Amino acid sequence: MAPPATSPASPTNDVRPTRRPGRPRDARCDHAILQATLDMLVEGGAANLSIDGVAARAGVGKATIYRRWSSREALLLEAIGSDTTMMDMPDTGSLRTDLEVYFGGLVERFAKSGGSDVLPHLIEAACYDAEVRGSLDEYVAKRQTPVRTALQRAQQRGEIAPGIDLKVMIDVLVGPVIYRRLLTGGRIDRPFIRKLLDIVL
Amino acid sequence: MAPPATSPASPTNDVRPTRRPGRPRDARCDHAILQATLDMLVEGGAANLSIDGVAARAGVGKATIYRRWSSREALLLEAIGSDTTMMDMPDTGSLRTDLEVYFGGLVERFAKSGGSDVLPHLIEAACYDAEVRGSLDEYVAKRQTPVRTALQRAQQRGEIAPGIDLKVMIDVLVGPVIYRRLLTGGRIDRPFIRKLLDIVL
DNA sequence: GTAATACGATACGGAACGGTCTCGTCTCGT
DNA sequence: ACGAGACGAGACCGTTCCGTATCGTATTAC
Repeated sequence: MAPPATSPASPTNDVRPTRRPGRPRDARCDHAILQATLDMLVEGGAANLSIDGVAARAGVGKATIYRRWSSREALLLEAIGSDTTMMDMPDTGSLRTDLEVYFGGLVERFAKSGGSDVLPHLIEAACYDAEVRGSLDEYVAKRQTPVRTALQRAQQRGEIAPGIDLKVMIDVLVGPVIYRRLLTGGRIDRPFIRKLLDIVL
Repeated sequence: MAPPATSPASPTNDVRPTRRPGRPRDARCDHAILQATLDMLVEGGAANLSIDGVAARAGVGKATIYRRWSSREALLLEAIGSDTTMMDMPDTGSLRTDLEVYFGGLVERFAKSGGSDVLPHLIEAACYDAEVRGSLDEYVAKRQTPVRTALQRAQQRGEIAPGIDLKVMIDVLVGPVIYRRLLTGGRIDRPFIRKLLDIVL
C-alpha cells in the first residue's frame, strides 16, 4: 500500500492511457466476420456454420477470428445479439392506426430482408442451450415492448375493455405474424395486417 | 436389444408368401430406434443427433439401424413423419364450443408431452432442406384442416361475417398458440384458450 | 443339422470441424 | 530503423461422426 504522502487524489485526466503497441486491429475485420457469420447462419443454420467457412467468407484467417472471440459459441452469441434493432411505436391516439403503422414498418423490414432470418436457428438452439435461451427471451421481450405500450395506452383511453388480458392480446397480434413467418410461409404484407386487425380489434 | 428369450408366437401364419429365410427382423428394434431418434431429437436437436447415440439409446447396434434405413437423413425423416397423429374437430353447432373443445384437447396433449417437441428442430431444418420443408408443409396443412372445416361450417351458419378471410382467421387462432410454444414459453392452458377465444370471436 | 439371416458389439476408413500454432508480411508507435 | 502486434494462409492435432465391414451368437425355415 502506498502512503498518500504528497498527492491529493490525482484526477484521472486520461481515460485510456494504455495504448497498446503494435499494429492495431482492423475494425473492418470485426464487421466482415460478424456479417459473414450472420449470412452463413441464415443460409445453413447454426449446425452447418463452421469457423473455417466464416473465415473464408469474410476473407480473414481463422486466427483473426480467435483473436476476437474465445470460441465458436461466443461468436455465435454476439452475431445473434447484434441483430436487435428496435422499432418504436407511434402514438396517434388510435390503437388501430398505431398498430397499422407499426406492423406496416415490420412488413417493409421483412420484405427488405428477403424473408430469411436468424429466428428459426435461434429457436432451435434455445431448446438445449440456456445462454441462447436467455438471448431469445431478451429478443422477444424487446419486440413485445412497443406493442404492450400501445395496448396499455389504448386500455387507458377505453379502447380496450378493462377485463382483457393484455398478455394474451399481444399473443393474438404478434402470434399470427410469427406463425406465417415460421410455419405457413404465407405472405406478410399490408393486406394481411389489415385483415388481422379487422378480426382482432 | 437382447433377442427374445421365447418365441414371439406370431399367429399370422402367412400373410406374406415371400418369407425370407433366416432369422426375421425383430419388430421391437424398429420401435426402439424410432423412439430413441425422437427422444434425442427433442433433447439435442437434429444437429446433435448421431447414429451412434441413437444406437446406444435404443440398445441396438449401428448395423441394425443401417439394415433398416439407408442413411441418417432417411431415419430422421421417418421419425419426424411418424409424429403426425390427427385430432378431429367436434361439430357442436357453435363455433366457440367447437374450438374450445378442440384446443382443450391440444392443451392436454401439450401437458402430457411435457412441453418438448420436435417442431423447433423441424422448422430450422426446413430452412435449408427442401425435403424437410415438404414434411413441414404437410404437417402444417394437416393441423390446419380441422380448424378450417369448423370455420367454414360457422361461416355457412352465419356465425362469421362472409367477408372474413378464413386463412387469416386460422392464423389468428393458431398463431398465438404456436407463438407461446416456440417463443414466449407462456402457459398454454384452458384459461389461455378461453381468453384467446374471447378476444378473437 | 444346415443354410440363411438378424442381432449386438466393435473396429475401421474417411471426412469435417474446432482450436492452436507457425510463417512471412504488413502497419502501427517510438 | 526497430519492436510489437495484427494480418492471411494454412499446417497440425484431437475429436466426432457417418457409413461399412467383420465377428461371434441367436433365431428361423427346411
